[in-house]
Amino acid sequence: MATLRDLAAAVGVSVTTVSNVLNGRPNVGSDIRKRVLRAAKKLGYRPNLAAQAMRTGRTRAIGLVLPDLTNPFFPELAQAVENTARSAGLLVCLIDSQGKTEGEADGFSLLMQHAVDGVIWCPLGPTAPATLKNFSKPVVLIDRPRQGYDVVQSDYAMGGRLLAEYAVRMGHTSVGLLSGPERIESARQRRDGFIGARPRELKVAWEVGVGFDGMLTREAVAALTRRRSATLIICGNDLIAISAIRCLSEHGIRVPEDVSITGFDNIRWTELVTPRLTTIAQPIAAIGAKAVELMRERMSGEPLVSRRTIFDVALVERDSVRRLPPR
Amino acid sequence: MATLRDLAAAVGVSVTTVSNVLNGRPNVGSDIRKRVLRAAKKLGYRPNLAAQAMRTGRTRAIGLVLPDLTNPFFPELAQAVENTARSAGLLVCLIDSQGKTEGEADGFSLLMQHAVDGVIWCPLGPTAPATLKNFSKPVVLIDRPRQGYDVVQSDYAMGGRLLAEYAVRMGHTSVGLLSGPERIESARQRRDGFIGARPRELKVAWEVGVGFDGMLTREAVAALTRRRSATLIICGNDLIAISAIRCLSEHGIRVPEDVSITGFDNIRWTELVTPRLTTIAQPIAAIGAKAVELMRERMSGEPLVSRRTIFDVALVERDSVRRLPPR
DNA sequence: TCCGCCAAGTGAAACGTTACACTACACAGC
DNA sequence: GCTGTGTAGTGTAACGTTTCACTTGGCGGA
Repeated sequence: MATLRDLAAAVGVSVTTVSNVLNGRPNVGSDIRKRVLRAAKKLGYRPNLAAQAMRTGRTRAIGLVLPDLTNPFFPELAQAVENTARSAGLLVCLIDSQGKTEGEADGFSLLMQHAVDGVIWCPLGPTAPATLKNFSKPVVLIDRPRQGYDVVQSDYAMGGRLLAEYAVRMGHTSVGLLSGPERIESARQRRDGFIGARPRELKVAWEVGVGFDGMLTREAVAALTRRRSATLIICGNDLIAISAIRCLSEHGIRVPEDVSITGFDNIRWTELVTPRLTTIAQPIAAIGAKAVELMRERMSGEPLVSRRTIFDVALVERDSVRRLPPR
Repeated sequence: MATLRDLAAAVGVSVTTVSNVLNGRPNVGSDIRKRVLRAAKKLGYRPNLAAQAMRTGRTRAIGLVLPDLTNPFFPELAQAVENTARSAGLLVCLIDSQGKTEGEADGFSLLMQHAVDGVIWCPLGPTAPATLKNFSKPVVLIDRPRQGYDVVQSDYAMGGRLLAEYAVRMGHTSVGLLSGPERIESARQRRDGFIGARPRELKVAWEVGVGFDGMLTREAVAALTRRRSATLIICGNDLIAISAIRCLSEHGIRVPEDVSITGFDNIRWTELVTPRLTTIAQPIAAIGAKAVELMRERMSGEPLVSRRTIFDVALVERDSVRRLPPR
């Protein structure tokens, strides 16, 4: 691989001058500038990132720390993050903690050792790994806000409102809640958004919390199959909703004929399952792209106040909710 | 961050000695060794990877180049790769080409610039990016073999055999094929495995090729809905199968009552859709782990012949295939 | 006693960049 | 003719590691 020194020798100038040209610094005559650029192209010069990193402390790589690629929300996100990062010349280093806090901690320490320039992070729970304390690079949060950090997420209160309105519009008066985990901020926001926006006449017959991974607890199965008064089940995300449909169908309960269901996220699978899932769409790709954008601003030393970017969500009506006849 | 020099000063030995201790080299007395280790722990020393990379040319990072995270096969794979890599102290740098060859090329050049120690790659098509020519680090292929490279994949011939046997066992005599893309080696292997293993009395009524992403072409939809003689549809992967089920159900054709369907891969969704999908299971996580293992062997300069690791597959019988009454 | 050998440890030069302090020269202003 | 200023370009010291060649002292063998 050609080095700065090679270029310098080829053109007949000093290494410093070559470096100055390549970094667009002033005080280089235009002919020399041209000759250096030509030589660089001809010799196929690519800066040695390791050397650069060592000198400057910047690596042009960012970390992406996710809880679980098995939940289809995250691959979609990762894809968006990787693609927009790459078009900005940034490499994305992936950590999948598989839902384990120590995985998250390991991941962060690996990323720190590699001196990534920043981390885009969807936190597992409320407690941050200890190693994060002495991580001086920018961190942008996805989906789950936390004091003192930039975050980009969707307007979950709006999602809750949309769901509540829709429920009454479709004639439902009693719902069951299959919420996401209590300890996850965004799960609470979804739940509270709905609870708060719901008019008095819309009752919550029961509520049980499950993981975002869609694994149904015994309690959840019981709630689903006991056939209490709820005619509509509001799920914390699409994965939960789809698992619930599956569970119901195994117990001979039909959706939406016997009970209606909604999801949240609008992952691709909502269109592929039967019945197609009515859900709240969040702009996953836009969220990923925005996170990279915020990251880049931070990396170039932008504003020091923490910012939150909130995207609108929308109701996507499909086949999993039945309109109830007026009584 | 503490450096070797700091440690040397703290212990009162030379930098070289500290380096020797940390790299487990001989010719260091056991007391000095202990004192260095103690100091390293106390000062929280972590080697500066950039400096190390610059000296040695190794980065302790590997690339993972995938076609499309949106296909659930790949997140599962990525998760396995990342986790086993991390437990070997390797960082995984992700590239998602989104099915575009130029994305693949960009990705490789980014990885090369970052001097990753190797790449685990699931190639998009038969042609490799030009930049790959002068990539001197090890490459191990996943799922799609190619002359001169290590590869790890499943035994697709076996899968085809299993499918063929199963089809006749269930009384089917005429099948339709919704194969994966012709240009992808592993798609051909699946198809050819089935075609080759099938007994004479099992007819192929029709065949159409579609993308592994499950997007059904007009031609595919026509084949599915025209209700020709086929009683069983063999799909190139689960995503295609699930899309097909969806498409059929939109046209009022029931699975498995009217027509049966099989998938391939055994992604998690096969259990969540209705009907649950009968499919061929491949050990996705094991494939990912094995790829990392091969990579590590190559990185430490192991055998120079290219090796292929083939995993057995298994039939997973669920609800999407109907047993036909004997005529 | 001397030689040679081995283990334990050291010094310094690289790796490819960047950044600082410097020189050389031209030209304007007085 | 001198000083001051600005432009174009150079030399060199870092950054933190690894590695090669080297020194030192102790000890066994003849």
